[in-house]
Amino acid sequence: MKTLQAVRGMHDILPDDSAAWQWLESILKTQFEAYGYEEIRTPLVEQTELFTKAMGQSTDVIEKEMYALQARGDAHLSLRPEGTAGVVRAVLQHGLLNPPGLKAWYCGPMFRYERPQKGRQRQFYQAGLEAFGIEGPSIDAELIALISRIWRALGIDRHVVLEINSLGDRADRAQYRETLLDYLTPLRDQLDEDSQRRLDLNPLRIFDSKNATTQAIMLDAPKLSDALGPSARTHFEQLCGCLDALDINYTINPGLVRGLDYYGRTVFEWKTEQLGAQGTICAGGRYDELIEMQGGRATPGIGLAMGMERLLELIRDQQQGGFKTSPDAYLVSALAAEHTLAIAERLRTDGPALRLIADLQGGSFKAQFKRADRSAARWALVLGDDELEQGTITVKDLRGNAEQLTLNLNQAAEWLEQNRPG
RNA sequence: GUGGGCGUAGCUCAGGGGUAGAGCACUGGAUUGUGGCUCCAGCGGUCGUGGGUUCAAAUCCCAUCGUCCACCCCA
Repeated sequence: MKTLQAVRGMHDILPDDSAAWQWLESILKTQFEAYGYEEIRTPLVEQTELFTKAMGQSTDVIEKEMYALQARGDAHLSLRPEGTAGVVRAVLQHGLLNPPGLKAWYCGPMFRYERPQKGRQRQFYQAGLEAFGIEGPSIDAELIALISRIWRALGIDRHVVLEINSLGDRADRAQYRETLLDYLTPLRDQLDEDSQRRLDLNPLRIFDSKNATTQAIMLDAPKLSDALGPSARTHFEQLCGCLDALDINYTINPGLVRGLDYYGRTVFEWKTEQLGAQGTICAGGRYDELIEMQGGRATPGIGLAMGMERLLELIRDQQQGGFKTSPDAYLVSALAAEHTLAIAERLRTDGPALRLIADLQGGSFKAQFKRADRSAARWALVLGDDELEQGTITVKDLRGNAEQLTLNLNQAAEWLEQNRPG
């Protein structure tokens, strides 16, 4: 019989990997909540219109990468390609912006129909933060400080750099767009093919081009930073001041733009050299107009998202394994199943914190001990006719040279708990 | 969507028209109540899938699926 495979670009997280995931998730959750963010979980499926309105019709994510569903009835549904739109929808639907301050975090799978490559899959996990209702740059700085703290907790701060920029307000961008077009249109023929296409769609993105000639042209292009209005400029300068005061390293990248249309003012991105072409591990920015666009009362917002798989790949390079937790004890038994199970349950009741595996595969002691060893358990607990008769259990140290000892069953769980490693 | 590399045992890979291989892992034994080290034996693959060429295809050709890398895009 032919066995089926997972669909393209969607990967299983196997037991050997899940310990690292849990470790990462627990660090993120701890830090998010330490800063007052609360978890929000929204559906994987939303009305397609939510994403097209929020993210911009002409962005690639909308144009080419959405997973549209063939749903019953005439509803147009899509798998979510990012987290912010759904969070904003939920927040408005449930009136959570009244009063208008809210800090939320999320973590879950996102879907984009792209060609898979290193650091890019069709189903991937993002963890993200959204903070609503704070207009000043202090929240921008706090968010950046929080993420910097996370990099330190994960042990990857040496391998990531922070870039920031300001996209200005909507009017600034519209005006700058014209200025940029005036500069680029006469040079159109010298741009690479992709950038010529972007000239019509989203000229700001031409700054992202990897083509050498295009880059040279963009070097002399008018700068967005010169087009900022006084209000956006002050916001950005204050943010830089906060970051300096917090001793956070950053570089201002005037070419840093976002792929989603809802961003304005502050944008930022952490990159690494270690992951090949997909080097961005966390990115975000302000979306002060998004809530109003979605039909809510005008409320400033800022958010970011990080790619979990990319983070894990970075972490894997730093720490070799070490995430797995091993069981405390592995029960080896020659007794009938009802006795084995009864004694295992007894130990679990007496020692609620114990991690105990009972060997239910059976077979010779040799085979059971082999599995006990493979389980990485600290102790093997041995049950045979002698132990059953005397109401005892034999404890063998699998990770050291301690003498094998016999414990009364009444005290066994307590002894094991007290002698747990770590 | 474009270009290139790769799919052979659970894993890592060798083999490139003529009987399907190695190491590790796994199972059993040496050791009938004791794992790890050693030794011995064994299990395990319609060579990704479907077509084609050939007396003969894992091997050559075509298609397709998957995977990896880059472009693009982005977390």
